[in-house]
Amino acid sequence: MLAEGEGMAGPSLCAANTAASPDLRKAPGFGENKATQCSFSIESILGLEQKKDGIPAGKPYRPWMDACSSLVLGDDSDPHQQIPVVCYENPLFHARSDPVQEEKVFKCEKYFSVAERLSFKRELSWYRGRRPRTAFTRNQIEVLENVFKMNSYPGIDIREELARKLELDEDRIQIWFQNRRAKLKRSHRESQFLMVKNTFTSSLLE
Amino acid sequence: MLAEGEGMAGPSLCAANTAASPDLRKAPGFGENKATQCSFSIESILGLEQKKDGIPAGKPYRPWMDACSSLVLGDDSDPHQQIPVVCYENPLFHARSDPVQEEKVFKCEKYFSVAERLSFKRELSWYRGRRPRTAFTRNQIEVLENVFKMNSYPGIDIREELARKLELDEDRIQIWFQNRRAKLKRSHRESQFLMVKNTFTSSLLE
DNA sequence: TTGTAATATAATGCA
DNA sequence: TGCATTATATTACT
Repeated sequence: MLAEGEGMAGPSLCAANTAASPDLRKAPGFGENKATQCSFSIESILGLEQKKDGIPAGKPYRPWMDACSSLVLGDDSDPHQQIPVVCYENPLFHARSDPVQEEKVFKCEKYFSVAERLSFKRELSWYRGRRPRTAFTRNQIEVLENVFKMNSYPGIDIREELARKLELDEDRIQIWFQNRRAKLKRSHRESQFLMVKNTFTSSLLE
Repeated sequence: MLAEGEGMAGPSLCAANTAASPDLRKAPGFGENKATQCSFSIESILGLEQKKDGIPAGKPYRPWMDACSSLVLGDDSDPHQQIPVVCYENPLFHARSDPVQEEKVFKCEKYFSVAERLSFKRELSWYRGRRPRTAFTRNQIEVLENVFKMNSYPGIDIREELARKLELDEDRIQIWFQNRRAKLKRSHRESQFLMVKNTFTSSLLE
């Protein structure tokens, strides 16, 4: 039933990047003394001017949701339904501009059990439309690893070929290689760190 | 990410593979060593070529490396020295710190495919040092987004002002707007694609 | 809990 | 500048 998409990879929208910034509110008064030379002032922008209706800017392409999305979204009369809706817009700035929503979400948090929250979270991610995690077979992994050993940057041609042979989307393969490279890098960083540390400590022992 | 777009065939990828230019840099003033070589040498790919008149063969400007470069990279004028040091993340360079291995690499030169050479190139810029990813604060993003809504092509003056107010490099801001425009475009493309597709499928159901 | 697929986006290089 | 591609940081699922 779930029509698997053809060529496109549809990420984008809806950033979850917020956790990256440790210090919010760091920048102090932005709205002080500003002689602006432009047609608009940064203060006015910062002064929380009205939302410009916020074009949703387009939903991400989620072919794997095609069959169910409208069904699921309309189906649920649960009051929390609105949560995911909010999340279709960029939390980084739409969420803030609606204190009421924010408040509501916050209140919800303390009245629900961990399990319930977890379930919400899951639903949320469904609404948001994360691609179901692909489970590679052992064989697929093996082939990919072998190719990776020889070439960690396979071009589109190789990826297509792999896709055909392994019966996977080319997209999955691309992502796999991306993650694989990241993993390699991570492990090298770690061993390097260990080496340096060992050198350091042993030099201390002399 | 991938986002191959609706093109699907991704011809540009292939193009990129074949269009690999021997010259990695275009830093102003470094164009003189056009060695008129028909193809790239591994040396040039690896950045090992001799420099003329003491000018670095065209190093990208990497101010963020200043603090550590001498420590981590060693003297830039000895390319053989800088390589192993940065191998903390690069598998290829472990091998290359060994002269014997290196020799082998040179011998293999003619056997490298374009794709492989490209990959070297990538590794090169990698060990040369990529700017650490900037993590914008929530506030910074908010401001940037607001400005973007009004003007997605801010001129240098606005960018400078933003830079001052947000305590960011003007460069970062420039890049941010570039990426933001790309994101907008992408989302437009995607929603358009979705629309077309939906129209198509619903017309099938009649 | 860990490993990793998926996502979002900052940075890079070329045309 | 756009564009394609990459690295990187993070999220979330099994």
